[in-house]
Amino acid sequence: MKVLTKKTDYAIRALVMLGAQKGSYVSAKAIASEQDMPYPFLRGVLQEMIRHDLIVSKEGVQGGFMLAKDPDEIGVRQLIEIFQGTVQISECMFRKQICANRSRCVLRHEIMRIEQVVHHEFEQITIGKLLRKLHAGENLRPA
Amino acid sequence: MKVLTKKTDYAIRALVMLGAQKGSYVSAKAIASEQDMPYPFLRGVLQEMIRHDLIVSKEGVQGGFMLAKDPDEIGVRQLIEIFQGTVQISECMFRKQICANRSRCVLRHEIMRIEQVVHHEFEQITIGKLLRKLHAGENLRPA
DNA sequence: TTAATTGATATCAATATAGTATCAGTTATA
DNA sequence: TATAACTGATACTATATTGATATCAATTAA
Repeated sequence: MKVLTKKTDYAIRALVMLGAQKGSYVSAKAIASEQDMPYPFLRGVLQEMIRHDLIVSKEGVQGGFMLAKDPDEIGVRQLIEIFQGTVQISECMFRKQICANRSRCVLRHEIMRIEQVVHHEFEQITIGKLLRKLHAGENLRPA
Repeated sequence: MKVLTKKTDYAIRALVMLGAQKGSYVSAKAIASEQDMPYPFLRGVLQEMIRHDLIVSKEGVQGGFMLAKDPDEIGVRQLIEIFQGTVQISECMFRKQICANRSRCVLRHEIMRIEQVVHHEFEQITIGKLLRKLHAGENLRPA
């Protein structure tokens, strides 16, 4: 069971790269080669992020992409929702006898509680947080 | 993004049913009709659970399935691992420049921490817990 | 003018998930 | 002891999702 698909994975890494080069446009080609992603696939991911106002683009020579908002305001949860749809445990577990009436289904509460926990955890990880951790990591040298 | 697939969903519901009828064999046919699951599909799910010693079976007339262990010892996490494979966030996020060396990758820690949280949450939900919640729920009547 | 770029969109391939079909073997019971 | 109700094993098909490619028009710095 893989929680993050390639699209979400590539999106996160692309955003981290854009965050690291704040203020200048970075081309899809540069991201793809540096991060070892299939170029046309990444293109699609980037366009999707434009549609969701996470990044902006500039066409033509010297063009590329740039973050559209503060890295701390881009959470992994949002990226998952964009590329993988809303996180849901299952459609409606426990039907029929066990759960004849949705509103009375006590088991549903348990499931929803976990959804909240998962949402919360993913929401906490932002591009900004990853950038800071990355930076701290770069300072760590093997002894 | 659906966290539980049909197989895991059906497995949980079948186990809850077996737990509710402790001590007697329940046939796949009975489970399928009561829980509205495709019969041959459920058969496969049940056989997989036999292989993992979660349930035992009895062939022939009056045969069926029965829990092989205490309901409190069967957790949803284990079921997810059986039917959906080990929960992992992504293969190895952040490769190349951003994560040239796996052991030094600080971002990886963040991801692994969430994996732990998710594992822990799913581990907490056992068939026994669901049975108790179900029972409490049945006592709740609309006013 | 041209090469480097993105915008838009159609299509394909690979994999995972969901579901079906078949037949042999076992067993309670009439 | 025949038979119907069962599971065991396994091969197969269908559908959905994920991953990836291809193409061409529009834009822009140099």
